[in-house]
Amino acid sequence: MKVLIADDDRDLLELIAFTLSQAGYLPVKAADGTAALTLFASEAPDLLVLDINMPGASGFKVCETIRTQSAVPIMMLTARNEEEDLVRSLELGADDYLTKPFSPRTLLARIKALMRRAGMENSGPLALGRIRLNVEDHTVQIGTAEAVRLTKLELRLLQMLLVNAGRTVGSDRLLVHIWGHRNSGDRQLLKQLVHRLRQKIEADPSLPQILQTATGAGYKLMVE
Amino acid sequence: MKVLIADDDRDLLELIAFTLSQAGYLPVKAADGTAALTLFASEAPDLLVLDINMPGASGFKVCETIRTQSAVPIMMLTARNEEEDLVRSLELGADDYLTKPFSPRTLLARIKALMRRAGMENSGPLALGRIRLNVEDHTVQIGTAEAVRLTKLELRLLQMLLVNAGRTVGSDRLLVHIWGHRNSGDRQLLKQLVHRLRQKIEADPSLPQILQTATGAGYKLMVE
DNA sequence: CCGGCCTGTAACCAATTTATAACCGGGTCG
DNA sequence: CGACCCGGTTATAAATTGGTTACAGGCCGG
Repeated sequence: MKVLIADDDRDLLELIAFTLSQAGYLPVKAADGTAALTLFASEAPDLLVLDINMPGASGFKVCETIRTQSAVPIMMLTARNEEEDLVRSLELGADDYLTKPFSPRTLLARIKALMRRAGMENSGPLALGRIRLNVEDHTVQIGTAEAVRLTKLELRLLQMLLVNAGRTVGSDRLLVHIWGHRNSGDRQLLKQLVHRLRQKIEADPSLPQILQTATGAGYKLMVE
Repeated sequence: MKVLIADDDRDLLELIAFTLSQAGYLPVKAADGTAALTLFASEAPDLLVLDINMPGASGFKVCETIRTQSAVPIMMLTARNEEEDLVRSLELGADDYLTKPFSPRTLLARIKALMRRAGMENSGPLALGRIRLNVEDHTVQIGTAEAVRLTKLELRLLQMLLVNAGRTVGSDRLLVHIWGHRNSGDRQLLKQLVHRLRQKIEADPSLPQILQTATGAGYKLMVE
């Protein structure tokens, strides 16, 4: 589940991203409304968290624009506990709202509720093409082959690639998502992880058909 | 028996959940009305305990919504001992109500009464495949073998796995369900409990056929 | 008070997982 | 060409995990 977060308060942005990341979501960060709009187009997130007060385009504006093209669940954040904001948010098509300050716990609960309401229950196997990923018990099944067990890190890698299937995911983003903050020079780890994952999911690991490398950029999962 | 509890008072929520858990029920917790509705859809509980005063959707609202789709027994909780609440609750289709404060004992008695009234007599053992679990007298029977006595903790573990039979239950979830909040480093306890349970229910405890481990993820109960 | 069971704690081992390092080959660029 | 970067591969060390055994304290009934 990919979540786009837009907030100009950098600290809060990082906090929310970290919280969601810990909970197994894939956060995508936007520092202002304009970035949010472009990232929405390029990343196709499953849910949006929008601050109302932002430079560039306000949360209202972003919400309004996106609602013309998508029914994706939107949660608004506001520092002011004003009836006006609430009403306007819901008028513009937001699904829920939260007033600052709020606890990460609360945010998580509300986001989960939104996901469920939108029928995005993710407990079942996450499938795409011939790949069926079962997050619950850490297994993948490729085509009709037998299910393969994945380690925690392999799971995170494949999950990240699966959510961004067909798009190249940068090495830096993978590093951050899988290991959290880390010495960015540590591409060695990623190299190995990719290698090990390929051993498990590729028919011929020396000629990857599924997990392909975008030289100098990152990796991508091929779609059929 | 799965019971959905909705209350925004976190302490009370935990207290009720604990009480029910001790009595052999499986509590599902919701912190507000919205969560209650989504959890009702995803968890399919056998009974609901709803606080009337909640943010999001009130207990009234939740009750009304659920009654349009299900005849599940509903018990309402209210802090105000007002005739108005009582009448309105019953009008909306609630089956019973309780005014705060109440003793856990009372709540339990009323819930049992509700269950009975709804013809959900639970005296029969909870069975799945060759496993027959009798919650009341803490025994399991595997196939035609003799019934084995379980300790309180073993019972909770098996119950949790039984309800989620066939699906992997994460170690964290098990820890929380069995011991309540606990040092997350305490996987040792789970290790032992699993070991002890396996000694009791597996034909060959060194080659588990029933209680299998999903390495790195948790444990699962195999379905035939 | 004693002996049993239940629970928590520790230690050990084997297997798996993750981290670190080195080597190889292709491609690029001065 | 030769230094260099990049990704793939192999090898090995370190850390983690799960299963097992052993044992001590608590609780309870006799």
